[in-house]
Amino acid sequence: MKESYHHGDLRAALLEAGLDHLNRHDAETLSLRALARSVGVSATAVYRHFPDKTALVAALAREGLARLADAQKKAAAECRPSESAFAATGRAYVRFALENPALFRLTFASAPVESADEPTEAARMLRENAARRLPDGASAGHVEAEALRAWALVHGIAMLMLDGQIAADPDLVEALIPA
Amino acid sequence: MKESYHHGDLRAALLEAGLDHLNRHDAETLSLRALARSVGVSATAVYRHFPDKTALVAALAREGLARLADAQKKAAAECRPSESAFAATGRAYVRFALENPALFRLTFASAPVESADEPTEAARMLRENAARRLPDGASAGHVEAEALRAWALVHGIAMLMLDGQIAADPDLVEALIPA
DNA sequence: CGGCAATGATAACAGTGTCAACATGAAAGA
DNA sequence: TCTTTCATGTTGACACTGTTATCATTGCCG
Repeated sequence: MKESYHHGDLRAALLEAGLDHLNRHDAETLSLRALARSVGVSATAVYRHFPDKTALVAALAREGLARLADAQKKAAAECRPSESAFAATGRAYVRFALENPALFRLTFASAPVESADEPTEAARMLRENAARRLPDGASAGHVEAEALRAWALVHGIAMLMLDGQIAADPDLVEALIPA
Repeated sequence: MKESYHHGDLRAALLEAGLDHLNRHDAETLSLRALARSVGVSATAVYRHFPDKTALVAALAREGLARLADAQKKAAAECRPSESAFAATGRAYVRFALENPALFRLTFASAPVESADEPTEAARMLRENAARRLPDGASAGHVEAEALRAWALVHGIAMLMLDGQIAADPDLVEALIPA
């Protein structure tokens, strides 16, 4: 298994190293050179796969978003019919943030989640659940507002906990996200 | 008005320059050297007033927090008795974030707001308003949870708008923060 | 007036993102 | 099979950053 001049799949290796870094350190200490070093490649090789640092960060953000969506979908699927799927996905959102603080931050500090034309799977689920909480025949505007409020609530809880403003306590998460 | 060797009040000048920078650019581009340059002083003079960059940033965060509290207090004072003071302070919170995006972010990304022993003025107001929304004799825990939910809601709205996840539209703010 | 502490300046170091120029090698065309 | 091409890596350099050690100036206090 000789070290060959060409890496094979440097792009994927860099992203993996980036995610690995975010598991243990925060996003500000993420350095292209360090990433390249950890993968065993020169600093500038990165530029064959990403135009600049923000592009690499954006790719990490996409991965973070995908993982968050996965966590939510899984939570909704595993939730017993006796409890609200809405609350379950909301709690999963906060739990993901607490378990992946750096990645979560980077995901949202980076780029808009929803490309305006094509709504995300997660966004669709969100609206459905919001509609279910309102009286039948609620206007689309009301549904949208309810959905955004729910999103903002869990996002705010996550952020305030990550920033140390309120205790990052799973029990508190339960208490704050109503069934 | 000769340029003297000693500056007079370099610390204040640096903070002012920092706030000025945050008015037009984001926090990642905030550089000690650039700040020093803009004030007309050598790069290392900063270290006579702040042990390191994070200390300067923390000072900026304190200022940001104070301004946010001011904006909220003013909003509560100017709010007509016909409308909820709670909603008014919440909307002021989001408005402040939209008007001072970089400062707002830095304020919360930096250090915990509330030193656990001594509750902030803003925190006290928050709890009062939360209690007013609950039936009389609600438990302290319920009041606390209601207060945190309200904070998280406005904080989430602010963050999602700053991150471009939802439209940074003042009308939407009105719609999302219930009276 | 003399000295001291506060406050400044210079020089240097390690580290960063990024560009230009050059090197390698895998795959495609002859 | 030989050759050429082009994606991929490398080296070297530049401007910038935070930070430290060392030296310079000066306002204030006795």
